[in-house]
Amino acid sequence: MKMATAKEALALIKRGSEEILLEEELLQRLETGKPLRVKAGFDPTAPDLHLGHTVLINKLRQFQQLGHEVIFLIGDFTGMIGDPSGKSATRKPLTREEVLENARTYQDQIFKILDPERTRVVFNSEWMGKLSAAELIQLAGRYTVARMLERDDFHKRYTNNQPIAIHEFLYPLIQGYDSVVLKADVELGGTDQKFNLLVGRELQKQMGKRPQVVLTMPLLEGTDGVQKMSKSLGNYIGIQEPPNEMFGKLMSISDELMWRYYDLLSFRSNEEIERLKREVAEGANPRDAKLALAEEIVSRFHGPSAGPAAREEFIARFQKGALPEDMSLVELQSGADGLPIANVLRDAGLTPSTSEALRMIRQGAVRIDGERIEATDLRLPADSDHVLQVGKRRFARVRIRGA
RNA sequence: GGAGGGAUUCCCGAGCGGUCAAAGGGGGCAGACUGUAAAUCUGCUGGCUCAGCCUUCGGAGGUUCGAAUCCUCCUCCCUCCA
Repeated sequence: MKMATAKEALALIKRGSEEILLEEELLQRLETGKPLRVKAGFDPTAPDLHLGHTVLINKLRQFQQLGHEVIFLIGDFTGMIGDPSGKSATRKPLTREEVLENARTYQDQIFKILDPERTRVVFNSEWMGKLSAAELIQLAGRYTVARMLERDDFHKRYTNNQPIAIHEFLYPLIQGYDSVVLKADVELGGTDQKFNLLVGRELQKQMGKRPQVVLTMPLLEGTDGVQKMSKSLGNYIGIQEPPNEMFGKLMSISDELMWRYYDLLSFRSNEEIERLKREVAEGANPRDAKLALAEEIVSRFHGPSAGPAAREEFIARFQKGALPEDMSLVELQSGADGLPIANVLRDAGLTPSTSEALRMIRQGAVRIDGERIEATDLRLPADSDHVLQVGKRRFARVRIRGA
């Protein structure tokens, strides 16, 4: 990539970001022309990255393209202590092997976006594991309870009389200490990380280091368009999901959300996105813009030909009503009198239970070989093949074998 | 250390001896409408060999013909006092 001037670089970095503290400092450092150390921390437990995580990773990629060094920090030490958000119960500690395994999975996933040559993967157990109790106490002495309670979620919990465990206060401190050890120039995080990132800046100052610049990125809303994307809310699009599924989920987001996704996920230039917005405002079908977005994202994670293929499949299936090509085939064993339909639906994985299967039938959601069925007591005869469908998206090919 | 309050189906939250598989809301799923949109409307939302049966209301016992509801012990959480 061509050398950008510091101003150009700053403009690029600013795009899509929520806040930069302090922007002037970042500009100054960019002007030195030296590669910056850009740090971002990740939890060691959830190697299932979704598009929400990639907002941040995309930004890291941009830094790399500008010639800077990315430090991908896996918080294995912090992860062993427990969860900082407090809601969930203390998680069981991960073993060394699990951490390494997760780290490998991370790398498989992030290197679809990041350049491995310019990425340093580190674990904070590396230095935290060596820290003595005395040193930890000293670290804890650098912050006051009042300062800690400035953090929004701590503050809320405190005023609502909800418990806050002591070790939760250590979490921001350790994260900040990581920045000290790594001599980070910039740390990236979601807007919910702002407090923690600023603790890092503060600690660096206190310890006589140059304080890091803090860059926050907005949190991406999930497919529901309201809450932030997360696995536990079930509103996520995982980057390892099969192409067709990923494509389908992207197509089902609202038009409004689509633009949000364009802003935060697309690699298209601002001009191009503006042009699309203008065209839709002038009457173009937003669906076509959504198709283009879905194609771009699918190609990013599944290879250049995967996007167009998923698009074709999508159009064939939903606009022309064709059956999907990659239906799973399930073979079931039956007696001479065949199998009840509800059991077949369950065993083919189309419904979680026979009760649910019966409900689906009553609601008119079940088709056999394209024909909607109503009878809940239907049996599929032995030695027959069928295409079963539940709702619009669940399909399976089933073969009933006689005894 | 003392005194109270609480734990209900995926989540929140009613129920306070039978009519409770358990109100209401959220979420989810399905149908209609569409651009597989979104919004809206309607229905469903423990399991099974499904017009019947079985298992659920923090855990273990007990009272009763019958318990989510009453009693005992235990676990966890919250509030107030010290």
